[in-house]
Amino acid sequence: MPSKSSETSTPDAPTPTRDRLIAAMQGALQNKGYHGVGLKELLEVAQAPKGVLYHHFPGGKAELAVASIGAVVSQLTVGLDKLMQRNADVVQALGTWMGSAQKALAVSGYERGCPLATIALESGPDDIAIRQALANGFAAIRERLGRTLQHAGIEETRARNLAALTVSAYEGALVQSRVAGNVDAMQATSQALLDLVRLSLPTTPTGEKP
Amino acid sequence: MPSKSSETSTPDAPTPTRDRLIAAMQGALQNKGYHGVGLKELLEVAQAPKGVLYHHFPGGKAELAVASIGAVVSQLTVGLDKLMQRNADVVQALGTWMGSAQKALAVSGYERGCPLATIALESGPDDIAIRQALANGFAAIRERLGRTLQHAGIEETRARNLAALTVSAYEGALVQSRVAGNVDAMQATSQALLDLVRLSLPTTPTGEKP
DNA sequence: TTGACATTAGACCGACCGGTCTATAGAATT
DNA sequence: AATTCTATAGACCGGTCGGTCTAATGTCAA
Repeated sequence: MPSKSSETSTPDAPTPTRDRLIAAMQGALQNKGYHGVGLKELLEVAQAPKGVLYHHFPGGKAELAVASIGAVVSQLTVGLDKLMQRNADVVQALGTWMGSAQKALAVSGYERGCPLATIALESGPDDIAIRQALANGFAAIRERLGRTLQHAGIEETRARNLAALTVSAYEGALVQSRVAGNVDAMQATSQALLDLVRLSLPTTPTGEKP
Repeated sequence: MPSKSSETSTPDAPTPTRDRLIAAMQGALQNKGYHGVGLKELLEVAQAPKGVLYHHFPGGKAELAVASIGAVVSQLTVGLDKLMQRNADVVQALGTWMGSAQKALAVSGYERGCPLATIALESGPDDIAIRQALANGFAAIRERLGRTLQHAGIEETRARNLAALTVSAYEGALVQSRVAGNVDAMQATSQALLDLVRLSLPTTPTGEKP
């Protein structure tokens, strides 16, 4: 499943409609959630008529959401991978991660959070595909983080737990900072989280406070 | 602002309509979120006609949501207080807290999460009252937890950070476990969290694993 | 009894919801 | 040129949305 849609004629289309739709849904999930956006608004943002949506996504809104979730997860994992291979120090890498999420939230005027969490909480038991995509996404991110922590010398089970805590902290902190309109909760959360990761590393790199 | 509504004639009404409405909204926020429920469903659950909603909550759906948020926060803080004064050991208390949330989620078939997080992510910049209520609520819970941790002998700033991390972990873990349909993420998260709290306590109570 | 007030009850409204359908335009193949 | 297939375009649909409005029904104090 390529992300660049079908390649006809020109190898790189200017901005394929399909991708614009996905981007619009992505943005909407961050701002208002799945049930909070209507197709009308979605299509306005994507500059596309209604027919094109059901052409690319016969399953309608829900299928578009699934595709958007996939795109988000892909972006997240790729970003994490890059970040990890750029920073040798895991603590520093995680700090950068939380920090950039913080900045992104603040820059958007405390509107754009994590698109995954929103639709995760809105989803019902009938939204099977959506939940599956989300579960897979979260698992992939946890697994990525866990492996990195393991490479840093942390025992497997503990690394997995830490990875889960990291993702949880990330999502939970975004929720709190979003409604508060400031980064206090995010800062405090990441501070505490980084402390734990530091303590969990086999060799303490620098300062050791009691 | 009493929680038992106005007292006319009989001191304790059987189940005041107002409270039934709040409870219905509370449940809906857990299951489907603010935009995911319609007034129709809300009123069916509460067994109330439409007029009664706008009588008790002239501000309509949004005002009912604010009231529900208040009720949830009240329940949460009271529960936390009880839990903390029942358990001398903070770690044990937090473990019980996470554990009971886990159980509640599982019992509901992985449908009922935290009502606060859902509407927090759905809310827009215009939902001022809702955001205010949520921000106050989260702050109150953090403050409660932070004080307890401080009483356990943790330095103030660190206690505040830990409290923020705890709330974040709680919310974030619920998100992940909900879509996964299992408690794995919650268990891992709380495991890692409790480890950190244990490490942060001045005197290590029991076993000390590297 | 009468009036005032709180509460319950639901008909009704315009706007918008997600989704279907037919028509057209453009590119690729023959 | 004729055909085929993909993609764009938007009119149209029944249903539901949140919200308003007018009655009816208690339930008190006079």
